[in-house]
Amino acid sequence: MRLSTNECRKVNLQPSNLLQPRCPRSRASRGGEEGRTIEARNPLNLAQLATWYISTNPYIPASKPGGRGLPQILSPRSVHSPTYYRLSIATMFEARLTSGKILKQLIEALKDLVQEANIDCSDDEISIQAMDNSHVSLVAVSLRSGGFDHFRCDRPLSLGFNATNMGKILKCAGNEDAITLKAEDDGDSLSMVFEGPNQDRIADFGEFARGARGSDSPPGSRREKCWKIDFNFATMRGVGVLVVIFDRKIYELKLMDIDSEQLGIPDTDYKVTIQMPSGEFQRIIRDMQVLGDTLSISCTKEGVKFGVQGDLGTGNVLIRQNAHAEKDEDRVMIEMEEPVELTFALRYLNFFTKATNLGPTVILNMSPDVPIVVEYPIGETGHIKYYLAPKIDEDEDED
Amino acid sequence: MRLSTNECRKVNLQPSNLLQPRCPRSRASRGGEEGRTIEARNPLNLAQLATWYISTNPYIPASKPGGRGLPQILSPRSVHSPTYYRLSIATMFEARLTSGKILKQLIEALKDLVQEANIDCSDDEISIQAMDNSHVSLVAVSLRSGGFDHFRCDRPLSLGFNATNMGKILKCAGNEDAITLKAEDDGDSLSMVFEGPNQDRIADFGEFARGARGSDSPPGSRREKCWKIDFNFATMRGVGVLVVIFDRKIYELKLMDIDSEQLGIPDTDYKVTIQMPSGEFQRIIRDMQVLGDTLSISCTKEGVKFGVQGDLGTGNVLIRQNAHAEKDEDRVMIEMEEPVELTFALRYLNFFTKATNLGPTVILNMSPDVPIVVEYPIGETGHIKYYLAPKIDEDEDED
DNA sequence: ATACGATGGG
DNA sequence: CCCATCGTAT
Repeated sequence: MRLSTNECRKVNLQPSNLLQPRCPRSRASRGGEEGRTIEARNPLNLAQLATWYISTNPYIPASKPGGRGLPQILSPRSVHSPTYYRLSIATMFEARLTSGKILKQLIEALKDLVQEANIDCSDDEISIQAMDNSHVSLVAVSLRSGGFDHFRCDRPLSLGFNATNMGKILKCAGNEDAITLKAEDDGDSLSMVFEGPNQDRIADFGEFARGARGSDSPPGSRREKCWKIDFNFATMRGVGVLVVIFDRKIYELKLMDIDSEQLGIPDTDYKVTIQMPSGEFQRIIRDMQVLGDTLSISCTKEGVKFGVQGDLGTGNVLIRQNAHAEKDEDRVMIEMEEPVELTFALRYLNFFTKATNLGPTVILNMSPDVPIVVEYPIGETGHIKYYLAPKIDEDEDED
Repeated sequence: MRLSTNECRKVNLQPSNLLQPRCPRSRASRGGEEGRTIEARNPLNLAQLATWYISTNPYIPASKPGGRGLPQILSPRSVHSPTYYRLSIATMFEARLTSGKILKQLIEALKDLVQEANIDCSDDEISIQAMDNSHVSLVAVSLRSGGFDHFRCDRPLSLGFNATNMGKILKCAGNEDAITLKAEDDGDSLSMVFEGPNQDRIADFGEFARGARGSDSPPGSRREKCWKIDFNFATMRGVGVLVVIFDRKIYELKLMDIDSEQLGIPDTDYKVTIQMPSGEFQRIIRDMQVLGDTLSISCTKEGVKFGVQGDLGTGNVLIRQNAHAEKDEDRVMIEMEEPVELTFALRYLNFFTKATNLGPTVILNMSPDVPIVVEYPIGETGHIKYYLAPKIDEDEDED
C-alpha cells in the first residue's frame, strides 16, 4: 500500500526517501487484513516510520507462525540498510492501559451484578451499560480514550462479553501488568494482552536492530533472513525508543451477541450530592448489613445520616461536611438544594461497594423518588456509576 | 433547672455570671428527661458550663427531630452574647472508653463461652459474671470506673445482653474508636456510640460559634434562630475546647431480662500464683490441643509444667521462674505455698485464651481440688477472670 | 463456585 | 494500622 502524500507529511518524510510499495494492495486470506511493505532509505526514516506506525496502531500482536499483522523487518543487514516493513492495519479496536489493574477492578466491580454486557467502543470512549441480573439496579461504566496510553477505534463496535469469564481471564493478569484490548470488526473474540512491568528491555534503534538479529530464525531455515521482532513504543528522555517486550501473555475471550436494551439513564440534576471517602462508605454499608437489609440515607444541613433498623437493634452513622480535611481523599463535601431522605436495599448497595478499590472517593447523588447514583470516579478519565431505585415509603404504600 | 450554688462552685462560676433559668423544670414527653436552659454572660462562662456539662454528661446524643437530650445553643449572635444551653440529664448510665478496642476484645473474649449475660453497672465499676453455656466454667469481668474517660451511673443497673449480637455491633466500631455506652434506667436498649479518631474538628469557642452559624436551619423556618451543634469536650494544650464531632456512629442494642443467678465466686487464697506472658500461655494451650484434650498443670519448685498425652504422643512444656526479664511482660513469676498438680479440659482453656489480646500478661491461680482462675488484667483498672474446675483424678475416680 | 470474614505479614 | 492472601461458609 502506497503511503499517501498526506501520510508522508504526518511522518515528516519526503516521499522520495521511501522506496514505495513492493507489494500491491492486497487482502490476506483471513480477516480483512492488509499488508504493507514499506522500505525506508535509512534508519532515520525507519524511526519515523515506526513512530507513525505506532501512533496509529499502538499494539503490534505477537508473532505466530503463519500469523498475520506482524510487523516484520525483512533482511535488515544493518540498521543502515533499507528496511522493509509490513504493517497490519486490520485492527478495528485497540486500547492499551498501563494500569491494567483498573480493568481488573472494573470487571470485579461488575461481575457480581451483571452476567453479560456489551463493551461499546467508540472513538472517544469505552462504555458499558447494563442492568443487573434481576433488573433492579443499573450500572454504567465509561473510560474515555484519553485515559489510555493508546487508543484506536476505527468504527463503533459492540463487544458482548460474559463478565464472569472475563473476570477469570483478567485474574491471569498481574496487578502491575499493562493490558491491551484488541478486537476486529468482524471478530468473535476479544484479545487481551498482558505485559508485565519492568520486563521490557529498552533499546534504541541501534540496539533494536541488534536485538532483532538475536531473535533470528534457526540457521539454515528458509526464513533465516527474515527478521521478526515484537515491539512496543515508548518515549524516553524525549527520544523515541523501541521497547522489546519480553513478557507477553495473550488471551482471547470469546464474544457473544447481546441485545443492548437501550437504557434510559436520566442525566438529572440532583438535590443532593455527597462526596465522601469510598472506603468509609464501604464500611458503613458493610456495618449496616449486620443489623438489617434496608438503609435510609438522609441528607440535611447537619450532614448525611445513614440509618438501619433490625431485630438486634438500630444503627445510625452521621457524616458531616468536612471540606478541608488534610488529604483530598478524606474530604466530605455535601451540596444540598433541599433535604432528601430515601431508603435502599443494602444488598445492592453492597454490590456497588465492590468498586471501592477503583478510587479513594465515592459520590452519591440523590433526589426524592428517583434512583440514587453511586459514582466512583476512575482517575480523571472515567467512572463507574450505579443506579438504584429507592424503596417505596411505607406510608405511600398505604395510600 | 436552676444551677445550685454547689454546682456553680464546681464549675467555678459565680452564680451572678449566669442568667438563671428561662425554662422551668420540666419533663420531656419521653423517658424522664429534664431540660435545662442556662444562659451564660460570656464565652468563658460558656466554656465553664461546657466543662461542667461534659464532666457529668459526656455523651450528647445526635439530634433527632423532636428528639431529646440535645444541647442547643439558642441565638448566639456571637460568642460574646449570652448563650442558652439546654442540657439532658436523663441518662442513668454513661461510660466512655477512649480505647474502644478494649470493649471489642472483651466481648470477643466472652462470646464463645457465654451467650447471654448481664452488664452490672454501679457507681464504681462495670461488671459481668456468667457461666458458660454448658455450665462448666465461669467468667467474671470488671472494669472500674477509674478506667473510663467519663463515668456516670446514677443508680445500679443490670443490662441483659446477647453476646453474639453485641459482638456484631462492636465489629462496627473501628479499633481506634472511642466507645461510649449509655443506658437509661427504664430503657430496653443499650446505646453504643463510636467516635472515630482524628476525625473531630477542633474549634475554640469562637470557631465553634461560627461553625454553629453554618448549621443554621433553612431561612424562613420557625427555627431559624435555633442553633444546634453536636459536640464533645476535650482539653487541648491545657485549654478547654469544644470538639465538633465529624464522624459519629450510634448503635442501639436491644436488651433482655436475664436471670442473674448469683454466682458464688470464692475469693480464696491460692496455693500457687503464676504470672506469665499471655501470648506464651496461648501458644502452649494451642499446641497442647494438637496432642490431646486434657492438660495437666503442675507447679513445683522447678517451675510450671504443662503436660498432655494423646494417641500421637505426649507433650511437655516447662516454664521456669524468670522474674527479671528485660521487659515486664516477658517475666514469669511463680509464687508457691505448696506444689499443686491439676488437670483441665483444654477445650475451655482454649476459650479463655481468646482474652490474650487484652493484655501482655496472664495470671493463673491454683489450689488443689478447686477451680483454676485464669486472670487477664486489663490495664490498671480491670480484669477478666475465668474459672474452671479441675478434672477429677482418675485414681480418685476409681476410689 | 463464589463471597465474605479472619488472620498474618509488611 | 492497612492490605493481601487464605480459609470457610453459603
